Amino acid sequence: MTEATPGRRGGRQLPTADELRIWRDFIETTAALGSRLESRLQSDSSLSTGDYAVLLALSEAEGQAMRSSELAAHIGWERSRLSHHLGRMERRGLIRRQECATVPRGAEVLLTTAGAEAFAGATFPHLRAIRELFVDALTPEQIVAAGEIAAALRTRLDVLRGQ
Amino acid sequence: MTEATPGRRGGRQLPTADELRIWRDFIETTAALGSRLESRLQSDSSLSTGDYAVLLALSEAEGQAMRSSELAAHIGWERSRLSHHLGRMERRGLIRRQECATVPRGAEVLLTTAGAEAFAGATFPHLRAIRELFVDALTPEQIVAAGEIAAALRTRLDVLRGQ
DNA sequence: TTAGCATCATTGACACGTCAACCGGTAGGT
DNA sequence: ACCTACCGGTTGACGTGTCAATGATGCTAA
Repeated sequence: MTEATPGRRGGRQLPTADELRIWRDFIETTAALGSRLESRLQSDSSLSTGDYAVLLALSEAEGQAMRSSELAAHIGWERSRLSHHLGRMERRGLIRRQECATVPRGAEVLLTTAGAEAFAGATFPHLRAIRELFVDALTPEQIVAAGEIAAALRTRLDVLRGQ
Repeated sequence: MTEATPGRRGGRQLPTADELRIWRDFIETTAALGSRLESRLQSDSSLSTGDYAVLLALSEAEGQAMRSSELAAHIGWERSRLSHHLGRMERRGLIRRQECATVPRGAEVLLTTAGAEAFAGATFPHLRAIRELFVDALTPEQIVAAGEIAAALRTRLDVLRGQ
């Protein structure tokens, strides 16, 4: 197996033209899918996917409240991103923040009634949009394959963490 | 085939728990893949993927120049987004804008020398990152499947255009 | 002729994300 | 006691994206 017969996949530096075309289709289409879901959620409920992730986590939490850094870890956000987002959500009355009784320096994030209502109203249309735009677009085999592809990509991202 | 044996996929309103788990893995992982590529490109070349898309299109254009709305159509952006982005790229000296000689009201976008150099320096590391993070993460069969999944999702997005 | 009307592009307001700096408080080592 | 280092959280600056409104200019029909 030499350079002239590139059967070993590590022997190449760059993607082939076919691989590159698939890469572009894949990354652009998944990005477009994400923004379509975003805009469906927005028009159905005036929430962003970020709002939805926060409200989902708080809804499932005991007491419908979480410490800020727990919440950040739970939804996989940086603390700074969460802090900015909570500021915007607090202005819209979806959540409240108060000092944490148990942990010094801790901030407790509370779901408000308005936030719970907004989340309840958003859930059904959001799940329906996921079905229409993702589940119904693919065969059952493709859905399984999508899961495997996501797992493989995630593994690779973790292996090359920090690069 | 009844509600109790849901073989017809249109008979359901909402995704199953398995479908939902795959959806989340898929959309979050592809988003993370996109941001990793973005940050690799940024540290390798001080360009964003938006910059790269603009510079790629201009590099391949005759005379390394395009009309603004042609460029927007070519890379699939809204004109307003492109206008904002070109403003930032112009401040950094990557492109220039001038009135178009042939089309009234048209703006011609020109690649500058600095822009061409930045693009040339970014290409190799960017393609290498695509290989490392996407091509090398998947088996050849998975790459084909990814292409088919992207095509199916794109078709669905087009069918439901505007929703 | 001129009153609309579409088209090309820009602008402003705002939401969102990252990065780096910062603040206040606790804990450890000397 | 004091210095330092970390930890939880916030803030500011800036790049990026969308939407709606605004010029600026040509086309068309009363």
